[in-house]
Order: sequence, then C-alpha cells, then structure tokens
Amino acid sequence: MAMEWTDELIARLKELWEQGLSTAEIGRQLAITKNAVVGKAHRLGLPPRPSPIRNKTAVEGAAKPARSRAKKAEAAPVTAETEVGTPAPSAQPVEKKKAPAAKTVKAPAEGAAKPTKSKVKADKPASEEKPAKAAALKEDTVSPVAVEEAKEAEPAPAPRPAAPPIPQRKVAPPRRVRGAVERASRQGPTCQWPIGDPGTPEFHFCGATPLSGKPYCAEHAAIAYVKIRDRRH
DNA sequence: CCCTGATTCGC
DNA sequence: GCGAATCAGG
Repeated sequence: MAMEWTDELIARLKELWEQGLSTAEIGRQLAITKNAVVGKAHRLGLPPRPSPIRNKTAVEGAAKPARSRAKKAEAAPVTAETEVGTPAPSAQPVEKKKAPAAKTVKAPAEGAAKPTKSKVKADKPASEEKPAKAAALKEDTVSPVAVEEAKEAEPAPAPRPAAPPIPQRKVAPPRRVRGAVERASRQGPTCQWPIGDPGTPEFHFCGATPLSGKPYCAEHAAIAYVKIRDRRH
C-alpha cells in the first residue's frame, strides 16, 4: 500500500482544505507533499481553490500545445490522418473531457477565512537579532572585543532532527517561516550585547534598554566603544 | 527565486 | 488510487 488514506487522514484533509489552508501547508501538517494533497483533494472532489494559473482548458486550442507532460508518451501519433476534406465533427483526438461544473471559482464570497500569509498559529522561534556585527560600525572607535564577538557568531546549528513521523493533530509547522519572523515584534530596542557563546543554549543578548541611538545599554556601550588612541601619531 | 494550485500519467 | 513531475500564474 502506498499511502493509507485513512478516514481520519481524509477528514483532516477536508477540514484543513475547508479552512482554506494552502495545499503546501496542509501537506506539512499531514506530513505529505502538496502534490498528494492536491491529488487527493481532486479525487475527493473537494472544492477547487482559486488557482493562480489561468483557467485555461476552455481556452482555444489554436496556438496551444496540447501537450504537457505527455512529452514522452506523446510522439505525435495523433492519427492526423484526418480524412481529406472531412470536417470531422469531433474535435481533435486530444483530451476533451471536461466537467460541466463551474470551474472558475473566483471569490467564494465567504467572509470567513482569509488565510493569507499571516496565518501563523505557531509560535515563532524568536531568533534574536544578529550580534553586534554591523552595530558598532560608524563609531569612530570600536572595541576589538565586540568585533571578535561578532565574528565568532557562528550560524546556529539549526537543529533539524527530521520531522516526527506522526504529527499529531495540528502539529505546528516546523518549517521555515518565510520572512515573517524577521519583522516580528519591534516593540522596543534592547541591548544587543552578546552574552555567552553563540550556539550554546546559554547564549543570549543583554536585553537591557540601550542608549539612545546605540545598540547597547550604557554598561555595554562603555565596553563596545572604547576610544582608540588617536592613531595619527 | 519564492509562492500558489492544476494536470498528466507511470506506477 | 496515488502522487511525482510538470506546468503555469503571481
């Protein structure tokens, strides 16, 4: 058995589908691919979503290569032997089947779910700002300490112990949250002075209220911005 | 590029 | 029936 679409699985698929989640999102929650989701949804006859692509299929077949994925199988045995001068009432031997259903679903006019990108119920793995790196720029004097810290700031190991095989209901999407987190809360600035070794659980930033216009609090700014002796001799 | 959903067709 | 591969629009 390839994939056991259990009743529960199907039920969840339907539910999520009706909630308006994207196919990819549903797939994540069900630990399957979006293709599986879409495929199954269609087989189940679930209401189609406004597709991003055009509602062709009804468009003219004039300059439209009917081929799509049939590249391999295709090879042109179209039996193009259309009788000479025979206006065959039947169209091309290509596919013609088409559900009489109103395909063009535009706006379901449901004043309900508008799950766009802001549909994030999972807590964000609040990753702190980057270390002082660019912070201490411009300042005519920069503490070597700060520079070192910044340089040492290695990219977090990003623990990815593979997805749990059995995601319980509504498992939070462990996937990357595209650019959402970054612009998260911007309540107020906090001291960005790194404390501890980056990459360790203990690592964190000072977090105190920074000096106006500075990334560090008074205490750390004092360390960060050490005046370098006038180099010009 | 990323995202999205739709479709085809080998399995 | 299933879903990867592919397509195609934003």
